[in-house]
Amino acid sequence: MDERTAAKPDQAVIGSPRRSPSQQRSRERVERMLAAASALIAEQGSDAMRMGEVAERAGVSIGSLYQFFPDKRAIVWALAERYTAESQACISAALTDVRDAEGLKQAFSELVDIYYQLFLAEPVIRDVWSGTQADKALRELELADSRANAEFLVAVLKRLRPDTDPLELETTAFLVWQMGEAAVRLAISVDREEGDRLVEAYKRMALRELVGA
Amino acid sequence: MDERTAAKPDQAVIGSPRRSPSQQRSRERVERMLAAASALIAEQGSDAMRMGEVAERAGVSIGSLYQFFPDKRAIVWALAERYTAESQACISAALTDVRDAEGLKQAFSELVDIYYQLFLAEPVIRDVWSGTQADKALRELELADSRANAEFLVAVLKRLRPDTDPLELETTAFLVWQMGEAAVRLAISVDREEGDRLVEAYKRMALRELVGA
DNA sequence: TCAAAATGTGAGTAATCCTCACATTTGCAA
DNA sequence: TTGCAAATGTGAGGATTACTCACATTTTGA
Repeated sequence: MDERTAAKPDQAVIGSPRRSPSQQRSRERVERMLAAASALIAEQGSDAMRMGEVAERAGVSIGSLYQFFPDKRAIVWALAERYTAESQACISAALTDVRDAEGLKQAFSELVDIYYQLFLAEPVIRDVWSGTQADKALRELELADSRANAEFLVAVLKRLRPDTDPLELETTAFLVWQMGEAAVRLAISVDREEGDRLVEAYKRMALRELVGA
Repeated sequence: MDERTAAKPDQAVIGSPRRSPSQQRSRERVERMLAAASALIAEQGSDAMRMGEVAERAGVSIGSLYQFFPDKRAIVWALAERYTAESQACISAALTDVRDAEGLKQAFSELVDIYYQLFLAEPVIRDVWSGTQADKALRELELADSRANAEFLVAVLKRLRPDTDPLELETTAFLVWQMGEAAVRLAISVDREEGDRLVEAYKRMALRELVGA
C-alpha cells in the first residue's frame, strides 16, 4: 500500500533491467531467491514479505537479491509469470483438440475446476492474483457491497421468477453483480472501443441469465 | 506493496478504533482531510499518496490526521465507503419498482452504463476499486495472459460457429475468460459451499454464452 | 468559572527498501 | 599457467515514510 523510498517518482516501469544470471552458480542462486520468496508469500502474503528475509532464507546477501531483481515487485512478478506460463500450456492442451460443442463443455468445465482447485490449494497463486492483490479491508467492503446490491436484484427476481429456487436466485444475482464489476474494470483497462463492446457483451450475457432471453 | 513500520505483526484488523469527530470544528477538518486525500489519489493514485502531503493539503498537522484515521488504508477505506453508500442508494432506487422483465432490462442496462461511466470519469473510484487496487505490472501480465488464453477459446469458437462475427467471438471469449477469473476469486473469498455453487453457476452461464444452450 | 474531555501539534522513532563502493569468483584469451 | 575483464557477491548506510507521543490549546458542560 505504498512504495518505499529510493524509488524515484518515475512510477511503475515494470522493472528496470537488471543483470540476468548467465553463470550456473547465479542461476541456482536466483532459483533459491524465488523459492524463498514463494515460501514467505505462502506463509505471510507478499505484502508482509521482507526483502531482507528473502535474502536470508535464500542464503544470499541483500545486494545479490537486487542484482537480479530491480525491486520487490519484480520478485512477485517473476513468480506470477511462471504460473501464467504453466497455466497457458495447460489451457492450450485442453482446448486445441476440441471439435464439437460437447467437447467444449467437457474441456471448459474441467479447466474451470482445475483453476478453482489451484486457487484453493496454492496460497502463493491466491496471494499474487487475489484481485491482482489487495487490501483486506477493502475487499471485505467490496464483497459486502456486492452482496447488498445483489439483494436488490434478488428481490426483483423473486417477483419475476417466483418458482425458481431462492438459493439459486441468490447465487445468480451475486455472481452477476460481481461479474459486472469485473466487466467494468476490464472495460476501463482497454481502449474505449473495446471497452464499450465488452460492457455491451456483459449486459447481454447478464440479462440472458437474469430474464432468460 | 508493503506496510510501513509501527504496524505490529497483528495484520489487517480493518482499522483500530480512533476518535470519531464530535465537535463541529473537527468534523470540518476531517472533511478537509478526506478531500485532500481524494485530490491526491486522483492526481497520483493511492499508492503514491503520502500522509504528510494529505495533512499539508488539508491544512492540519500529521498528528491530527492520525487522530481520526488509524492508518493510511483507513483513509482510502473511508472514501470507498462513501462511494458504496452512494451507489447503493442509486441501485436501490433503480431496482425497487421493477415489475416485469422489460423493466429489469431497462433498469439493469442503465445501471451498468452508469457504473461504467462512473469508472471512466472518476479517477478516485478507479483507483480505489481497480481490482481492489493493484500492481500495474501485475495487472498488465494478467490482462495479457487473459487475452492469450481467450485466443485458444476463440480458435475453438471459430470452428464451432464459423458464421459468427470474429470480433464478437473475440469479445465474448475475452469476457468469459476474465469473468472466470473473477468468479474463482470470488469463490475462494466465501465459504466453500457457496464457492462451489458460484463456480457451477459460472460454468452454466459461460457455456450458455459459448455454445448457446 | 473551571476542570475534564476533545482536539491540535510536529519532532522524533522505527522500519524498510534499495544503493554503492568495494571484495571475490569465473570465464577465457594469450 | 597467467592475467585480466566481466560477472557476481557483500552488507553497512542513505533515503523515505508511516506512525507515535508528550505536551499545548480549545471546547464543553456542570
